[in-house]
Amino acid sequence: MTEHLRETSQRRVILEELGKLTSHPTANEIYELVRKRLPRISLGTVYRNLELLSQSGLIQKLEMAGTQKRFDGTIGNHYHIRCIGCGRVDDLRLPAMKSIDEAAADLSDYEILWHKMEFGGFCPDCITPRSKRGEIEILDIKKNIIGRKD
Amino acid sequence: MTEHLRETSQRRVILEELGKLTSHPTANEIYELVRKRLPRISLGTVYRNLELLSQSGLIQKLEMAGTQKRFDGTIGNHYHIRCIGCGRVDDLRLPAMKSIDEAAADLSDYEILWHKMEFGGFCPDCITPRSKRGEIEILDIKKNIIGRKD
DNA sequence: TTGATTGCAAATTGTTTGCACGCAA
DNA sequence: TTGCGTGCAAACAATTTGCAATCAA
Repeated sequence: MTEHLRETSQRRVILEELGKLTSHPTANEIYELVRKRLPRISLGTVYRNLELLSQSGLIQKLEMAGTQKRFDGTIGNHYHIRCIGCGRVDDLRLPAMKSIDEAAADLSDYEILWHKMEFGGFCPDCITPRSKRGEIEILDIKKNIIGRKD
Repeated sequence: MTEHLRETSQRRVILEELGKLTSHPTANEIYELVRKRLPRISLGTVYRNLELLSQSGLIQKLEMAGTQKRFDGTIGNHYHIRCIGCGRVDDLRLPAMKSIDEAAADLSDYEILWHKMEFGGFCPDCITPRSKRGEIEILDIKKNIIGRKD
């Protein structure tokens, strides 16, 4: 496995930019940010580093709802909340509940190691404008309650 | 939006095959099953129907960890558990807790509509063989606790 | 009859990889 | 000096889409 990561400028700037954010950007968003400081960096390098950094525990890779992966500069157990309106993802300051794992273990034959939870709803910026647009958005909401959306 | 879905043989067979399973197949797995009965069906049709069916609430689209979407023939609130060993996904018979949404709402500015939860661990088939293989698997587990894996 | 649905193939999107060169240790 | 890391471009995998033909209502 990975021995030790070298400190390259690309790696450092990726970590720095990610550390500045409280949001959970996609690989491409990180690429755009880093590119302002290192114009010659490639998207492939960003992907490779995000993967390595999350493997070594320095950042967190989120692969919950939605098609794109997102990355989290802060590690540790916490839940996430995604805005149905604009797609942004925030941390939820609800501490992860280990007892849930035990409750789940009692109900299944699995050896349970972790759980993750994601909430969906409208962020402050999207609550008002959305609800004014009517019909179509209502359907979107229903879609999200019943099934899942994108 | 969708008025009413016509009953085509493709649609019906997709629903039937999905209804037979307790697992949560990927679009491609469904395609392979349906193809046995309708050899000329195309993968695109399967994708289009899974999307429409989940929008109309007849099935459920799962987009949690991992890169591929999976589909669930049974609707209603329940959680899922994914095997780290073989990737299979089962239902967990733990009823969805609405109170969690309220607890989360108190902690954020979001208007919260739903939450979903996924558990990770080893299924009965993977517990023993996995733990015997040692080292590499241990790293995999750590990876899953700290960050996330694939 | 007519618009929803299909099969097919091409296009998109997000991500990964091979390779030769460059640079941290 | 070594072999990890990089930029670049091509390859991939999953999913979506345009289009003309087909079929359910």
